[in-house]
Amino acid sequence: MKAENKHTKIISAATKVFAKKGFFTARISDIAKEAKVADGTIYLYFNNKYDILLSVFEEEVGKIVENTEKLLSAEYDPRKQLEIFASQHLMAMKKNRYLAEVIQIELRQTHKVIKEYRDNKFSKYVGIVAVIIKHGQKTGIYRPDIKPDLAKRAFFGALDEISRVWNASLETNYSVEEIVTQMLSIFLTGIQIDPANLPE
Amino acid sequence: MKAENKHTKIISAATKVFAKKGFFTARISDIAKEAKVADGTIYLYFNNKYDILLSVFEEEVGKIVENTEKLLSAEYDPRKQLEIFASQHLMAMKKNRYLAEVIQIELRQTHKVIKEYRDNKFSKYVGIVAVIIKHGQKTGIYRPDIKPDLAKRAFFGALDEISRVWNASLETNYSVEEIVTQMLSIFLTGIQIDPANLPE
Amino acid sequence: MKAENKHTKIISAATKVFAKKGFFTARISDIAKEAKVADGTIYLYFNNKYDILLSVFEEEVGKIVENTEKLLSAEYDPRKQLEIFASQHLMAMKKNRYLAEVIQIELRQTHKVIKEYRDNKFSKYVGIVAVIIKHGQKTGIYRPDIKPDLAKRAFFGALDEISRVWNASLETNYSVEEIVTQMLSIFLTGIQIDPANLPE
Amino acid sequence: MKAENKHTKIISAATKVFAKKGFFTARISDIAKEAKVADGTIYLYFNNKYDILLSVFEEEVGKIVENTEKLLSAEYDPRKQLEIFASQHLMAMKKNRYLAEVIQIELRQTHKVIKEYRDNKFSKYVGIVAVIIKHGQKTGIYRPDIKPDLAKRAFFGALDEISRVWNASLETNYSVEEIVTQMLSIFLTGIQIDPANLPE
DNA sequence: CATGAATGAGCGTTCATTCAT
DNA sequence: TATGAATGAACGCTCATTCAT
Repeated sequence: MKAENKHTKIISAATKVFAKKGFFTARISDIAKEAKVADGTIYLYFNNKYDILLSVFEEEVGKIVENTEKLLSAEYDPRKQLEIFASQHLMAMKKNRYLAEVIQIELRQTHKVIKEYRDNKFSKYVGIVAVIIKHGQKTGIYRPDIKPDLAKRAFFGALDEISRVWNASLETNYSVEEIVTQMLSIFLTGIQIDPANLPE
Repeated sequence: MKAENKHTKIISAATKVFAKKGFFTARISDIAKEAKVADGTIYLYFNNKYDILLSVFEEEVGKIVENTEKLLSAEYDPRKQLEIFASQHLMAMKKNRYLAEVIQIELRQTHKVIKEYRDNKFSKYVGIVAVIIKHGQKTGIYRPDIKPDLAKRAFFGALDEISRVWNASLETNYSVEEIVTQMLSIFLTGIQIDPANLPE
Repeated sequence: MKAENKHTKIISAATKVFAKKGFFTARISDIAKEAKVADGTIYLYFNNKYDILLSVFEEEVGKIVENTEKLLSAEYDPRKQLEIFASQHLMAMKKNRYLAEVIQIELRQTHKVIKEYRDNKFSKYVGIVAVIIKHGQKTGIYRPDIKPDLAKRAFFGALDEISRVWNASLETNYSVEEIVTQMLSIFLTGIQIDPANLPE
Repeated sequence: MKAENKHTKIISAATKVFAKKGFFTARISDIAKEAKVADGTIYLYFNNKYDILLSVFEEEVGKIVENTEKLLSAEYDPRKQLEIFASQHLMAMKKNRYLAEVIQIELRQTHKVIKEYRDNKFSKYVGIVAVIIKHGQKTGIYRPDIKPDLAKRAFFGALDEISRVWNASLETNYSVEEIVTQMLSIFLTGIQIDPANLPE
């Protein structure tokens, strides 16, 4: 219980500090201060600085993936599925803005450790979109000429960039619903076989 | 002329090294070695490490913006304009993969200096897309309910994510033309008023 | 009794760990693990890390000195006395190789605390040899021109170096008896007044 | 020239500091201060702390070995050879008391790196004594029942212990000549075939 | 007495920046 | 201009020691 608390405290402190200062600029002592523990305490729970970052992903991103997949499995309509993915992603990003920053900033790092993680776990997350699209193509709802590999990048990249700026500045004050509506009104129209014939 | 050469040599060496190792992991001595100059020489041309990064953007991104704007001003059709932006962006990313990495990776850094730059110059580049969309809405080609601020992020984010993976892995072997075609077939359909009535 | 046990357990665990890793490289947690007690428990019996080392000497070396002096007091012949010292020393070193390593390695440490100990207790041990030699000179068995202060160092140094390598490598497989025989055949011949006239 | 100077300055500063404080207690900043250079400068000449220690041996001990071997090759008499070894060793120890301390203290360290060095280079030095003894046995001067492997340890250990105390305290004020005379009067008598028949 | 989680001072090492040549 | 040796501030990590339980 005590240990659980401390582990969690450090994770969320690290998320906050990484988001604010970036991985390389963040000092271990910053995280320790934020978590209100001694510097050394951090090393009772994590092997090193990278391990903290990885743990942030492993735990926090893991939750999002899990959650999203559960919701998707209960929905058959590929249009609804795309909506679920978009709203889940944006809601998660909005809920924990620090985590959003960390994902968006650090995931781009070229560091070996991070790269490996990104290639394994994160592309699985983005892959969900490809699965949805293929499903929609089989169902005859999405255009067969759409390349799922490209479309998944386009859809995820769009969401990602929107939430990036969302957090960085206050330029846009759109709600999650507004964004989802706009995104789907563009993408669904764009990838559906014949919008005119499909009820909505 | 000699100095011009050295300045340029350092810029492209830095682009290469930043792309390979990331800004924080890159050492000044790495850049110096790559540029075949002494460490100290770099400080005759740049104030500090951040200044090098900024100069990379200033000069290299500057060229892209300039180029893109010139091409856009010669084209009235907002659909063609969107195509121009997409292909220009992707071509630039393909031409200089190192620069692409630098933009994609470092632009996310939360460093104060970088943030300022990003907020000033880079959002101007992304802003081009908003201008195109607004132009399309005035012309009656693009749907008036589309929010240019969101759509510009979506469009740019899609392009950016595609070219990110493009560089990182060899997962996708799509050509610039294929990508542009797919992107426009989705986005144009998505934001046009009535695709069926529009000639192409 | 329970406490006695624990004190002893820690002492012998420390002897083992110090021998294996050296004083500075050894961690308190290593000793604790070896002694199967908690880290904190060690501080119930010892003031600090140095105190453990000192206690190792105090107790273990103390036994050797005591033992040797008892045996020596029962023997009058200075030649036999030298033999007793040599065989006692080598046997002790062979019996507890860990202790041997600790004495040989750590005794050389220049740490203030250790130095003080060394200068007090250990030189007393080496001093036994000088006493033997002086006794032999008074008895008319050892050459009067031999300087006991030098000879004691030479004799002890020889024994020490032999047992050092003995422990470190397996270069020499000589038995204690062989070594004592060789040592005495050299030293006794070297310091006796006239070997030819002395019975053996 | 400049670099040579700095390398040498650091080596001798390190020798001094290691002798005073011991390898583990010595801080890099101590060495830097003693050498009147910045901490970082040390790393322009050495890879790490151990490398400094190794270099001290490599360079300083190397000189002694070289010197001793040169003198020995010019002398055929095994008795004179033993004298040369003893006086060379003691003179070197007296000349650079810091180096003497370092050799005596650090050589006992159980550290992997040091152990490797010790096993390679240092036993070669001690091996010189064995070579001398074997040579004396072949020549019919030294007793054939003497084990060179044991005798070399005894001789070196005796010298080593004498010079150890010599440096540590001021207990003995014997000159190099006195010590060599005493040592040889004991050892030569002890290992010679028949002292009575040998002129000297 | 015993525990082991928590502490935080301390140090080896790196690297952006300077400056004498 | 150009060099690259020298600088020293900064930081990740370790581990002896403490203390609440």
